Amino acid sequence: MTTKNRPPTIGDVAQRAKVSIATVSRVLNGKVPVAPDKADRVRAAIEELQFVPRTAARVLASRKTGTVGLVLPEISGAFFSPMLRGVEAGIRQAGYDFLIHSMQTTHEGIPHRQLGEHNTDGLIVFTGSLDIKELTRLNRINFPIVLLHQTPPESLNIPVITIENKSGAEMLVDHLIEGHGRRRIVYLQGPEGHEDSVWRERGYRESLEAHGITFDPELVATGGFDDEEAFATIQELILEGVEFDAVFAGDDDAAMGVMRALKLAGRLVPDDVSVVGFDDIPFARYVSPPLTTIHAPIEEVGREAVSQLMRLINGQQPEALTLMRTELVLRESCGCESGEIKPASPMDP
Amino acid sequence: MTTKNRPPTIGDVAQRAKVSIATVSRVLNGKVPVAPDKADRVRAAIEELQFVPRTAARVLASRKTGTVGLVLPEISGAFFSPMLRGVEAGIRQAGYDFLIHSMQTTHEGIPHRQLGEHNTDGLIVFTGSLDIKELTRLNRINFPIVLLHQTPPESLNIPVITIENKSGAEMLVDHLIEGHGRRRIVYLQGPEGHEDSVWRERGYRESLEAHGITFDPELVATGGFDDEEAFATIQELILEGVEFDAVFAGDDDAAMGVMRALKLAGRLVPDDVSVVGFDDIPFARYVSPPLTTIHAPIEEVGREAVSQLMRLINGQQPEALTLMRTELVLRESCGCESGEIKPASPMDP
DNA sequence: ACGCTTTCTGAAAGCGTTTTCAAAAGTATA
DNA sequence: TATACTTTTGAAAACGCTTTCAGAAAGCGT
Repeated sequence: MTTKNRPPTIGDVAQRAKVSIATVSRVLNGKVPVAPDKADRVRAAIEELQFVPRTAARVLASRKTGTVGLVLPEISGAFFSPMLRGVEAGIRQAGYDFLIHSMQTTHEGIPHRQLGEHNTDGLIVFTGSLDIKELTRLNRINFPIVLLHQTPPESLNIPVITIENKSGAEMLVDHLIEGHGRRRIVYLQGPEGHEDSVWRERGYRESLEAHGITFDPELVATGGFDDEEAFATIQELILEGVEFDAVFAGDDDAAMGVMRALKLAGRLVPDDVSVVGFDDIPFARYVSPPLTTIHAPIEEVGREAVSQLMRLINGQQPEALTLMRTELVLRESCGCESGEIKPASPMDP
Repeated sequence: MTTKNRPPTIGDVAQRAKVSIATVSRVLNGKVPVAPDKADRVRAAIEELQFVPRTAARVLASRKTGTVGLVLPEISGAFFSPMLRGVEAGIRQAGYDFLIHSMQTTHEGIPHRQLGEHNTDGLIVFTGSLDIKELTRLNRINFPIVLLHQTPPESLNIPVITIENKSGAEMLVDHLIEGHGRRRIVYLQGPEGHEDSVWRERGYRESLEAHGITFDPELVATGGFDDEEAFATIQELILEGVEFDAVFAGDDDAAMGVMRALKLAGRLVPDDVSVVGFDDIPFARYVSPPLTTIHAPIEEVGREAVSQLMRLINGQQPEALTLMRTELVLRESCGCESGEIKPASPMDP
């Protein structure tokens, strides 16, 4: 008996169980029946040897990676935690591994390995993280992909999971107008390439129009989905003397920056200016005043993305478009009153 | 010419460039010099064929996965976003892939593939996510691991990255006592097995002692690192008639729950009760009143963890213990005054 | 032009599984 | 008991790269 000190392989197990490696492989994968006595011997040998199959060898031989990739533009904000949570849970449940790439640091020089056909079985792609060219290439070779919060080019047939941005925005603006008589409502756009933002703006415009308010381009500015950027933008707006009585921030993070800028300028929220956000991140109800916003089922979007991706991977027909329901959450930053802080808004409707 | 329609392999490239596959491999990896003309031919062939090497094959042949794993107990709270961000950035910069596993869903039945020697080159393990047995096993085979916020058993020689929990807690409690004359300070423990919590409690006790205040077990309760749990605990404390004039919540998330419970009970913060947190998550300054807390360099902890792991992977001597500096951030929830909301507390000192 | 290094190169041997194929062993039917 | 299937099984061929080894080519001093 050679006392090689390297980790056991399937061959060692086979030898010990007195079967062929093919048989070991079969009990490992459980797809093909194996005689109970042999199967037991194999299992015992695996246990004794503490054998763990090498992933790489399996992947190479089976041409399946057992891995799902998530591609993000960046990891930041309160938004990503629930989303990751949803995706991770879904992937785990499906028995896959979870590889994550963020594009945030396009380090000079290091072009960094692409996630794609050769290292994953499918990709979940968040808006703004993969260019059309790569998307097209992957689609052409029929590689499973789902898009998050991004409509694909018409020519590509890629399932999309997103939320009701437009109607959410409409609810918000409707409420500002109808509930609080606001007329000059600033809209803060999200970051470039972030599709949520364009839908929200569309909802904003339609609501305006429905109430006979003419759209004023002066009232649309860029806020990013980021409190600092929103802060700066609102300061600038005030400096320029633009008049407004409400702000629809691109998302909740931006709304924070808006409120800070307003407070600094001595404008009272919601007395002088109503502020509303989007997403209903956990902290929205803790800020002062508590933020009126749209509840987005972020974690479920992640789960649903995995679910559709799995259909694709398993050759089933996926839903072309999954639109997750959003919901108006009235708190105080719009001008509504609320006796006390209510329990958390529903995460699992 | 056979028109096989499968993705090109290194052999196809070699054939096209009229060199051996060994040479292609060499230009791919760049470790061994190759004649410039051949190298150019190879690069051209790769480009034309759109060749991408199969990760699995490389891993199998080289016995290196090029992947780092992160093991977490769960993905939640405002804490994880910056941490993930730091880890991801570090791993990317080091040219590795990033596999993430969370233990949150120990789905019945699905024991789920372990992250370990066979699918990663090293592991970053967050407190509470791997049991001693597995840790010991991995350590015995000399597998690169760093621990986050958790001291390893003495027998194991595993590098640790953590933050100055104890001195941070001391600063906080010192301030509560010296700055605001508080004497009956509640301490809310974090979740079971979370080491940060025990250090914070130690700091709490030492500060008490240093000020001649006797420790009262009645004032220590469990709050989780979670606003709902903290909320419930504070409600209970009030119901039981426990008297206190300050609360040191386990972390900022818990502090939110504390403030909500207090508000609901009609206790004013900070007039009746001072509240302080720990971590300085981005929202800490936006809540009402703005939260006094300890700033923890979470993202840097993530980066540093990768950095130490890389030393281990590359056979260099790592730092046995990396203690990241924390800093007191005075806002209003303790009773301090602040004229206006200040810009973000420093994330990159 | 001749040895002696040094630098490049290709053939071939792995790396550790899965999977195909055909043979062996069982089972049910006649 | 023989025949025709149906299960189980093992041998061996992939899977697509890296790496070792030895030989070829090139550089260099004389």
